[in-house]
Amino acid sequence: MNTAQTIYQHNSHTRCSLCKIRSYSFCRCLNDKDLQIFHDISTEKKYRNNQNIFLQQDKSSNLYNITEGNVKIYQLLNDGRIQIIGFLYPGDFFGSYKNGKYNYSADAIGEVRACVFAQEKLDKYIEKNIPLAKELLHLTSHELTLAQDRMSVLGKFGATERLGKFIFNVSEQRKRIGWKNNPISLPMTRQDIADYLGLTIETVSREFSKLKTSNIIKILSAKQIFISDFEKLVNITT
Amino acid sequence: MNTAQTIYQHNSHTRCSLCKIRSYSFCRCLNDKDLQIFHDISTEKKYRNNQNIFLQQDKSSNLYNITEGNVKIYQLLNDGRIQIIGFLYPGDFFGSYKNGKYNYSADAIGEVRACVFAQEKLDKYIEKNIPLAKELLHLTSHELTLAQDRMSVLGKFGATERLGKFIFNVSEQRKRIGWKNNPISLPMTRQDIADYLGLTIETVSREFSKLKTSNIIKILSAKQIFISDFEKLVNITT
DNA sequence: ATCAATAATTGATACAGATCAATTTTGATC
DNA sequence: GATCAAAATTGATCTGTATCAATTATTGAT
Repeated sequence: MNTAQTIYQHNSHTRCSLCKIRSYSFCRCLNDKDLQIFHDISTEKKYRNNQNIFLQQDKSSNLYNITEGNVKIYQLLNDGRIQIIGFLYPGDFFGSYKNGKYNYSADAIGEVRACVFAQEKLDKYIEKNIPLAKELLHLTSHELTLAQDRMSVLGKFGATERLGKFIFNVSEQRKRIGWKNNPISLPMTRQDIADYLGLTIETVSREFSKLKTSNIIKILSAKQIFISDFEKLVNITT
Repeated sequence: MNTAQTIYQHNSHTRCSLCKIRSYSFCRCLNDKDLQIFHDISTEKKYRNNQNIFLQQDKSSNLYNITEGNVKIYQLLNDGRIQIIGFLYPGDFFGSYKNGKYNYSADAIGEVRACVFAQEKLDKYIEKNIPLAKELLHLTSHELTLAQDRMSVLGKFGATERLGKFIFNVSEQRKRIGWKNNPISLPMTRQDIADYLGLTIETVSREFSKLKTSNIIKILSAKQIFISDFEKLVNITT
């Protein structure tokens, strides 16, 4: 079922030290010596497009840190409805758990590489490394504020505001990890965007068209969006 | 403006050791000696009904732990719309770990008592107390899973499901802190419930009436709800 | 290059929940 | 207990988004 490929390297010391996204990742708080220990309690795995990384009902045991590609985390409701909790990018951390189970499922979007940690090993290691514990606390706390902001979007925003804010946020995220923030690529499908924003695919499509007609964005291709007018874009997000 | 009353006690050793909700609170991880230190870096404050505890735009500096009463945390959008992020109960922790601004505003619902910590003092103390750091990490992680669950409610649930789940959750929360879970008191107004569930007050009121007519609940008074049929209640929250 | 499958867009209609508008109920104060 | 303001309920209508349906674009396989 899970055919994720573990990546072995001849020199086990190189992976972490050569890692390009370390400065955006929670392991940035580690010094060289700690990084070596850290390296030894993790492995890097590779996932292909649409491959499942774990399911909500799986017994929780691993934590993941994306080094390459994108991941969607989502909850599947009883009747098949999907709520996408988040789209994750290189440097993002996922795998939160509750009562031994994951709180969501995770799928690769495109090709993905991720560092995988056994939960109990990381939890044990935290006891010896206070900066790491604090880093994880601040990171989780930050995730919580993002989740809270999303409540306002899902509870109070209209369709136009939701999509506008989504496009703006993706652009901001690109800036944060040092990529160009315009045009932006949207690796996920329109259906994924709809399931993320609490809308239907038709409404999302119509809102894209409206943004195009109002000259706020140019749709270079379905997955390549050029933002022509940042000011207007911000304005429609109230 | 903020007329919160600091509560002084003759014997400074008694507050924490006599605290009734400690076992539901993050300070449960402290031993007697640590509890004494902990006591010294916090004060207990009292707030009256509807009193503001802090505003989103305030410079963030304090963390709070409710010892008595209820608190609502909410985001106020530019045009006056409100999204209530959560209703908090005795033992719940709120504020922000990040320097700078709070991510939401907080108001007392009814009379409230809370332990107040300066953020930098707590952050410093964490370095000396790994169990506390781990407790806070697990607590924040748990908060995050609750926030993620709420995304599904706000993104995908209908009005009936939202109110049903809300009533059920309140009942569960009561059980968790050892109170009777039926009938339940709803200390917040209908408007608050609406702003929490992403609905209008009229829709919330109609849904209460529908639950009454379907013999799922009895409305003893606007703020006292008796759950007549837990099974049906769970069924409608699919 | 061609075809089939999948993804995205656009149009027509339906409906859940919002909005607007009265009542009715509750609870605090005298 | 009477009075009044605030909160909650109920009714009528409107509207934004979902749903249903068809068409067009895109992608991948041969």
